[in-house]
Amino acid sequence: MATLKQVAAHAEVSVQTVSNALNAPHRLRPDTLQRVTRSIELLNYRPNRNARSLRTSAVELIGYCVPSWPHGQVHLVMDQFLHALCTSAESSGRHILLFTAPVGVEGMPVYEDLHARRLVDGFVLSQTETHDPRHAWLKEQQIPFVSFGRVWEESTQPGPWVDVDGAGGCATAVQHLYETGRRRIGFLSWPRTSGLAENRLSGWQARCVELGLPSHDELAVRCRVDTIDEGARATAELLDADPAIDAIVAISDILALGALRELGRRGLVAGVDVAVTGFDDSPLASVVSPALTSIRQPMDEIAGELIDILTAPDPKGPTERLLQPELVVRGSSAPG
Amino acid sequence: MATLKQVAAHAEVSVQTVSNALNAPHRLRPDTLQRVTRSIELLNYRPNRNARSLRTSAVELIGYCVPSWPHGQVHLVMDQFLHALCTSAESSGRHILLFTAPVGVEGMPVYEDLHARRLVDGFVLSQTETHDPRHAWLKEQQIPFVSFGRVWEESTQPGPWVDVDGAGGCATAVQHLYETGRRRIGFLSWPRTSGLAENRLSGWQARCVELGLPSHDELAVRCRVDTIDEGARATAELLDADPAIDAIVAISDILALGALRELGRRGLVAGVDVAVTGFDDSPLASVVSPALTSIRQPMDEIAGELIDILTAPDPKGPTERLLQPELVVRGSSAPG
DNA sequence: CAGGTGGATTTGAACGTTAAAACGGGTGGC
DNA sequence: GCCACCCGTTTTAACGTTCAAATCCACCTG
Repeated sequence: MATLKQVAAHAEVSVQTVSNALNAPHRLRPDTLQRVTRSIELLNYRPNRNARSLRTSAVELIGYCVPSWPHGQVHLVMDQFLHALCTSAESSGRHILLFTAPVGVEGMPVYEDLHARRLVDGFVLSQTETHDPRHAWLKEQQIPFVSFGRVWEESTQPGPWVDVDGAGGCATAVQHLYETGRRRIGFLSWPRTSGLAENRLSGWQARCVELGLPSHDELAVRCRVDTIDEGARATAELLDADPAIDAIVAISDILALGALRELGRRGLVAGVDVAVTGFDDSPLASVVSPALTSIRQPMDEIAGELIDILTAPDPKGPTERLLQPELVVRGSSAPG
Repeated sequence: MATLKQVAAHAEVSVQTVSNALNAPHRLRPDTLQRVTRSIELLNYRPNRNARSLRTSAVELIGYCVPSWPHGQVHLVMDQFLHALCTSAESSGRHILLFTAPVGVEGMPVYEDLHARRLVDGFVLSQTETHDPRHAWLKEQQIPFVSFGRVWEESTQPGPWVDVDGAGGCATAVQHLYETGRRRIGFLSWPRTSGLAENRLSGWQARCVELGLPSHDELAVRCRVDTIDEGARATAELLDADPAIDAIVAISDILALGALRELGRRGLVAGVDVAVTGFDDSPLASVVSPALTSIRQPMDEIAGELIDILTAPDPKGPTERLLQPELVVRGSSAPG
C-alpha cells in the first residue's frame, strides 16, 4: 500500500508537496501538481485515514445509536432514514458509525466513551423521547450532536435539532379530507405522554376547529402501543362511540393498517365509507389495498439538514429546522 | 483530554508501562499495575483509537453497505439484523461503519476505497444475490469479508459465509402443518432466478414428498415482487386452481400477509379453513390477527458467527456455517 | 562472590500524516 | 542596489500509540 513518502519519491518532490497536492492543490505550480497527480494515480495512492485523523484530530465519523424496539413494534422507515443519513454523510466525506447503548441517561457513558476515544466526532440522535435526557447531557459535556426530533420540553431545547412539522402534516390531512367531502374526522393517537403525539393531535384539532368540524375528546382515541391490533381496537372504539365518523387520521401507518382491518371486518369499504390516512409513508402504505394515504417525512432533506448542522464549522446559521411533510394521496382517502 | 504521556507522568512510570497496563497487564508488578490503574481512572484516560490504529494498522471497524430497496419493498428485519450485528461487533471491541454503494460489481470501487484508506478492516455482506459478483471480487483483492447468504453458484462459493437453512425451515413448516392435520399445502415463492427462493421451495417439496403430500408445480406460485398485493394475487391464483388447499407456506411474511388478506376477502378464516406460515418472524407477524406462524432466523447467532469468522485471526476453523431457523407457531396455523 | 537468569521497566524508533516555520529565488519599489 | 514581499517548495516537529530492543535490578547458583 503506497504512502505519501513513496509518492513523493516517485514524483521527486517532498512529502509535504504531495500532501498539499491533495489538500491545497492551489498552492502548487500547475506542472508540479500534474506530475504529483500522475504519481498518485500511478501508485494508486490512498491517504491513510488514521494517520490523517491522528494529526488533525478529526475522524469524520458520526455516531448513530441503532435503536432497539420494544417487542412487536416496527420502525418501518428506519432503512430509509439510515440510507439517507449515509448518503448525506458521504457527500461531505464522512461516514456513519453504528453503536448500541442503553436508552436514556444510562447510555450516556457509551456516548462519552466513543467520543473520548476519538471513534466519532459527534452524534446524530433519533428516537428522541419526551424529556430526552441525552441532549442536555451531551451539551453539558460539549460533545457535538444534532437531534432528529424535538425534546418537547417547556423550556428551550438544548442543542440543535431538525424535525418535521407533525401538526402541519396532520392539518394538511384534515384539509384534504375536508375537501373530499369528509365532515366527521377521528384521530388515532399515542399516549398523552408523547410530545410527538400531542403535537400531531394539535394539528388535527386546530384544523378541525378552523373548518368548523367537530374535534371533541371522544374523536381522539389513544392507543397504548403502535401495533396493528391496537389500531384496530381503537378504530372499533371510535366507530362504536360515533357511527357517523367518515374519516380517520392515524398517527402512524401501523395504526392506520389496524383501522383498515377493522373497517374491513365491519364490512365498511376504506376510502369509500370511511377515509383513512397514516403517517410516515412507509413501504407498506403503497402495497396494501386500498393503498394508504400517508404523510411522508422528507428523509433526504432531514438527513441533509442533520449532517449540515452537525458538520457546520461554527453554529452561525440557524440550528433549529422544522421541515414540512408531504401528503401522499392514495386510495384509502380518494377512491377511483 | 488525557494522553498516555500524562498518565505516565502522574503515575511516575514510563509511557510504555501505561500502555502495557492496558494491553498486557500481566507484565506489570501488581503494585505498579494498581498505581497506573489509579492514575488512569483519576485522569479519566481513554486511549486514542486513531493513534492505536495507525501503529497497529487495524481499525476495528467493519463495513456494512446499507441496502437500498426497490420501491414498495420492505426489509422488516433489517433493524433486528443491524442491532444484532452491532452487538456482536461491540462484544469484540469493534464497530460497524455504514456506507452506500451501487449494487453489483459497479460498487466495488467503493469497497476497495474504504479498505485502502483504512476506514475498515473488512466487510460484512448481506442481501447476497444469486451469482453475486462481490464475493469473488473481494477475494481476488484479498479484502477480508464474510457473507450473510450464499451465492448459489454451481461451483464452490468464494469466501466464508453464514446462512440459514431455508429448505430445512420450510420442511419444518410443512411437517408442522402435516401434524396439525393439513394435507394439501401450497407454496408462495419468488421468481425462479432467486437461489434463495429455489432453496426454500426445495425444502417444501422434499418434505411433501416424504409425507406423501402433493407437491406438483401448480401448488407452487411465484410472485414477481415481495409485496402484500402480490401475495394476495398469488393466493387467489392458488385457491382458484385448487379450492381444496388447506395450508399455504409463504416464502416471506409479506407474502403471507397477502395470503391472509385474500383469505379474509373470500370469507375464509386463516388458521381454521386455511393455515398460513410466513418467513422471518418480522415484528408484523405477531401483531396481525390472526398472528402469523413464521420461520425465525436466529439473528443473534447469525451476527455472532459473522463477526467470529471475520475477526478470527486465521481461517483455521470452518468458514461456512449453516444455521437452523426456528418455527414460531401462532394463530394462523394453530387456532385456539 | 562472580556470573548467570529472568522478570519488570525504560528507551528509541516507527506508524503516515499535516501544521507551521523556514527557505530560496524572483519581482517590484524606492 | 538594497530591502520587502510573494510564491512554491522543503524542513522540522509534532499527533498518541505500540513494537522491539535495551537496561535495570533482584535473586539464585556453584
